[in-house]
Amino acid sequence: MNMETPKHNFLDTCLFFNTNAFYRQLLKLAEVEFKPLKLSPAHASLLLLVFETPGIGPKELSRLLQLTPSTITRFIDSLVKKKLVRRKSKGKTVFIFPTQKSMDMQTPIALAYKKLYLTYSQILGTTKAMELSHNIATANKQVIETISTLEKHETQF
Amino acid sequence: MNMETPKHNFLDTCLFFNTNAFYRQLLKLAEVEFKPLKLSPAHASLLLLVFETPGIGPKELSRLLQLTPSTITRFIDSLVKKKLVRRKSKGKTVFIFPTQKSMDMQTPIALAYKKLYLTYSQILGTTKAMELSHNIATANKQVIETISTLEKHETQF
DNA sequence: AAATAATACTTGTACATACAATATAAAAGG
DNA sequence: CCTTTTATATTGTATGTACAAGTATTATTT
Repeated sequence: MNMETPKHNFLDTCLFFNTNAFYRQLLKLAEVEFKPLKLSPAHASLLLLVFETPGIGPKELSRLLQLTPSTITRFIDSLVKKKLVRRKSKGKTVFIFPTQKSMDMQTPIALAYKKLYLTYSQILGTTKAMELSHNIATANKQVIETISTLEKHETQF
Repeated sequence: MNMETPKHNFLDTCLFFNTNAFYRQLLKLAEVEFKPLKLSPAHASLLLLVFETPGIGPKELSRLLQLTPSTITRFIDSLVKKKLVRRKSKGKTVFIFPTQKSMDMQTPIALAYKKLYLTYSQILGTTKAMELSHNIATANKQVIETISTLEKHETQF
């Protein structure tokens, strides 16, 4: 008999903690799909954006992926090393292009994303999964809005 | 006039992506509160568990924080170095105790957590924040359940 | 046109986190 | 009691991500 009391700690109700924990679980699911491609999910999503808009720049990637420019640089470095993208600079701006090698992977990558979607849709139910995703995205926008407002005011001194 | 079309990409609807992005925003909010204490939010939550149960072991911390044992070891290493916890081993098991230094920080840490809670409650609305946290926690449990089932079956060969 | 500011990207560094491998101790089976 | 298995914790190593500082280029002001 399992007498474990549902030891309720402050973490259970903490949005920050729950989000972090949930993210790491989803990461596991994602890694299952992307491992055969030898890509991390994050790198894969950058690649998809590059396929969508060849010549896209780091700044735009940063905006779309909601990652800092330095992180984008690191991702691109890594993808360049694997010969999956090419950098082309013109003055201070940089353009990122897919290579033949990565274009050959375009379909498998899209498929892995779709499989990930199907996986968590099956676990959570399609509707619930969509709702949750939407609610999280909305909350995210609210937080971003707040933070950027704070930053603006801070800068005034 | 801002003519930017709401360039809708596949990321907007991806639960994994949204969760990751949201987590990183919440992390920023959390860091604001914990920075004055020179603690990361993750280390702080480990400390709170140690206050709650002095002598708690890494395995239990791993379970409660949903982090791998190796990560727990690393956290403890770091807290030991800062003289915020003490390790006491008995055979193969390890017990973690707070130090005077960390006990002096107990109230400030709890307060930082509460302030974080208030911050995001204010941004999202108390009810919405609670609901979201709950929905994420529930989804998380479902994913964990699925993954652990998969692992069990895998191991049978 | 020279000086200054703003922009775009990169680099150095640091932290959270995980996996695989290892060490050690405890438990179970013969 | 010895051997094998299992459980616990740590270490080596790698990745994702960020911040602060640096570099180089373009824009603005004087």
